Amino acid sequence: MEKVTIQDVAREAGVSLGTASNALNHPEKLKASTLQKVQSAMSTLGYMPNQSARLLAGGRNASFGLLLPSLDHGLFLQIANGAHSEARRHGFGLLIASADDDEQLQRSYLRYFMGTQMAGVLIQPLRIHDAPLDADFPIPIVYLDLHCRQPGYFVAVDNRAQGRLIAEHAVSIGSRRVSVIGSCEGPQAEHRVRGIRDVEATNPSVDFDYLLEGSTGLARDGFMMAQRIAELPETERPDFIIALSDVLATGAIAGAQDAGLRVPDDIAIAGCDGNPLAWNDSVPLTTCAPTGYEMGRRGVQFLVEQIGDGAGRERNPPVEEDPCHQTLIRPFLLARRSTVRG
Amino acid sequence: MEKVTIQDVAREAGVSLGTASNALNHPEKLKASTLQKVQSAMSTLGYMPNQSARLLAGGRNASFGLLLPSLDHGLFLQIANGAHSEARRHGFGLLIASADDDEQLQRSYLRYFMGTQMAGVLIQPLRIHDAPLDADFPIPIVYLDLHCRQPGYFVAVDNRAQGRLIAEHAVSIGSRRVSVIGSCEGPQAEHRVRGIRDVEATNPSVDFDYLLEGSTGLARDGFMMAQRIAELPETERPDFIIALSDVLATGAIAGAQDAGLRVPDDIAIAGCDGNPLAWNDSVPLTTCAPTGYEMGRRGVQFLVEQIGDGAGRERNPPVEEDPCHQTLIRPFLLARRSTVRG
DNA sequence: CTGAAAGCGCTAACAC
DNA sequence: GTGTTAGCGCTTTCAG
Repeated sequence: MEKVTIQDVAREAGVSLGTASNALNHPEKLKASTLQKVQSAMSTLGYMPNQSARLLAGGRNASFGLLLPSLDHGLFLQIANGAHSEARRHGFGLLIASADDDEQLQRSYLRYFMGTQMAGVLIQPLRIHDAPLDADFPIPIVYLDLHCRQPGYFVAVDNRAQGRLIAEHAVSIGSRRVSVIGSCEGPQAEHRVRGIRDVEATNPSVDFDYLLEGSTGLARDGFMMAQRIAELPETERPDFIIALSDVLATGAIAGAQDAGLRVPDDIAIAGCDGNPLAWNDSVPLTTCAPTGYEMGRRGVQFLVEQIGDGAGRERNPPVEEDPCHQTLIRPFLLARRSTVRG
Repeated sequence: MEKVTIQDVAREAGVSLGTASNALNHPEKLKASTLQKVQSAMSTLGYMPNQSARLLAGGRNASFGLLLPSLDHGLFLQIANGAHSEARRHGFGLLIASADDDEQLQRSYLRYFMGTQMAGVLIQPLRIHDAPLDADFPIPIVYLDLHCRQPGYFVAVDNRAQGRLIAEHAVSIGSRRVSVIGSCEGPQAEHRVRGIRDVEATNPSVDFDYLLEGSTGLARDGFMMAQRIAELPETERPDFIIALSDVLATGAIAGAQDAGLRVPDDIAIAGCDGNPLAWNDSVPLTTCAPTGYEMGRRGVQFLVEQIGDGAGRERNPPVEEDPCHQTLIRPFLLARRSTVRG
C-alpha cells in the first residue's frame, strides 16, 4: 500500500487538512458527526500518522525510552515491566533498547532517543562514569541502579542493605564461618560487601573471610571457588557461603555438590541480587527478592515528575529544592532451601 | 542546553549547511580536513541530529522494531537477544516494545513503528488472527512464533516436534501411563498436543490421557492438577506427566511433591517450551532447549532479506517465487533430573 | 566543494 | 466550528 497522508484523509472525508489534523490531536474541537466521518476515512484508507512529521511539527512524543546495559539478566525484564506498567498508567509508551555491554552502542541509542524527542529517558548506565553526561540533555533523564551524589535523578537498589540482609541471615541461622565469594568489579558488589562488613562488625564471634576474585557474572567461577572451599579440612571449612550474585551462587551450589557436600546440611549457600534467571538450581536459592520492578516504576515516576515540573514553573522557582533526587529501593530476604533445612 | 541544529554546526565549523549534512550522511564526499572540522564542531556543540527531521526529509531509519506480546516469559529475552545481535551484524538498531497482552496496545505500537518509518518490524502477535493485517503494510514485516500458510514471512518454533520429543522421551524411559496436562488455548499448545498424539499412535502399548483444562500460564493450575493425579490409586496413577508449558510443569512438580510423591522416582514430570524463567524447581526440569534466540536471529535475517529484495528488483521480478516464507525452528530435548534418576 | 532552495507530513496558529 | 498558512530540522538536488 502506498503512503497515505493526512491530505488524503481530508479529501476522502471531505474536510480540510486542518480539520483532519484536529481529529487526531484535538478531537474535542470537532462536531461528533465530522469526527466520525474523518475517523472512518482514516480507517478505510489505512492511514498511519507519520510520527516523524508529527514530532517535527511540534507534537509531543508520548513515549519514554528505556536504555538497558544488556538483556541477559532477569533484573532487566523486571525493570522493563515495572517501567512499562507505570508508563501506561500515565498514558505513555515505552521503547526499550539494549546497549549490549557496548559503550558506543549505549551512546548511540541515547542519541537516538534524544533525537527522536522522547518524553524522557530511563538509563541504566554501563559504568558510573557514564552518568554526568546528563549535564546538557534537553529531555528528562533518570539513572537506574546508580546511587550518586550529583544533581539529577537516581533510582538504585540498596545494595548495602542486600549484603546486610544476607549476612544477618547467615548469623541468625547460627553460622560460625562465612565465606564471601565474588569480585568487587562493580559499585553494586562493592556496596554489598560493605553491608556484609557492617554485620561482621557487630558479630565478632562469627568469622568472615573474603575471596574477592573472578567475576560476579559467571557461574563457572562460583563452581570453582566452591570446589576450592570444599577441599578445606572440615574444621576450617566455612559453613556458609555468600555469593555476591545469584549466578555465582548457582555455580557454587553445583560446585559444592559436585565435591560431595550437601546443601544446606554441610554448607549453606546464598546469593544476593534477586535474579530469577539464575534460579535453576537443584536447591532453591536463598537470596533477596527481585527489585527490578520497583526500580522501573520509580524511575518512570521521576520522569513524570520532571515533566510535570517543567509545565508548572517557568523560571526562578520560588523555592530552590535539593537538585539531587534519589531513591533507594529496599530489599527483602527470600529464605529458601539452600540455607534452610526443609 | 538549548537545541543545537545542523545550522549551528555549519556556522561553528565555518562550512555550509549542505556540507554539514553531508558530513553526517555521505562523509566520503568531504575532504578529510573538512570532515574533521565539522565533526569536532558537532562534538563541541553537543549536536544530536533530530531523527524526526532526518526521517521526514527522506533519510533511512536504520532500526528494526520488535513487538512482543509481553515481557514475562524467558522466551522474549531470548528473542530480543537473538534479534539484536543479528540486527547489529547488519548495522541496524533494535527498538523493543511490549503489547502487555493488550490487543489495542499491540496495534498502537505497530502503528508507532510504522509511523516512525522503521526499516522493518518483527512481531509476535497476541493471536493468530492478528497476522493478516500485513496486507497493506508499507514496510517489511516478519511474524514470530506463528506458522501460517499465507503470503508473508513467518518464523516459528516447531511446537509439534517439541511435543513429539517429550513424548518420545517418556516412552523411551519406559513409562506406561502418560498424562498430558494444560490447555489448548493457543496454537502453540495445540501443536504440541498433536506431536504427542503422533507418538501415542505409534506406541499403542503406552497409555496417554489428556487433562486439557486450566491454562498453560499458571503454575497454580499445574499444582492442582498434580495433586489430583497424586490422589489416584497407585495402579491407575500415571508415571509420567507432560505439562504443556514449563511454568505448568514447575507447579506440577511442587504439587506432586506436596502430595508426598518423589520426582522422578514415583512420577516423572516434564515441560515443553524451554522457558528458563520457569526453571526454579527443586528438581531440574526436563523440557526442550530454549528456541527464542534462534527465532530472533532468523526473523531479522528475513527482514534484511526483504530489504535487499526491494533494492534489487523494481517491478515484475523475473521469477515469481513462493510468497510464503516460513522457517520452523527445530527443538532439542533437555533431559534432566525431573524425569531421569540422578 | 559551496550556497540556495524545495519539500518530507504534520501541528498550531490564525483567520474565516 | 472550519479552512489557510507558516514553519519544525533535515536531506537532496542543482547551479555555481
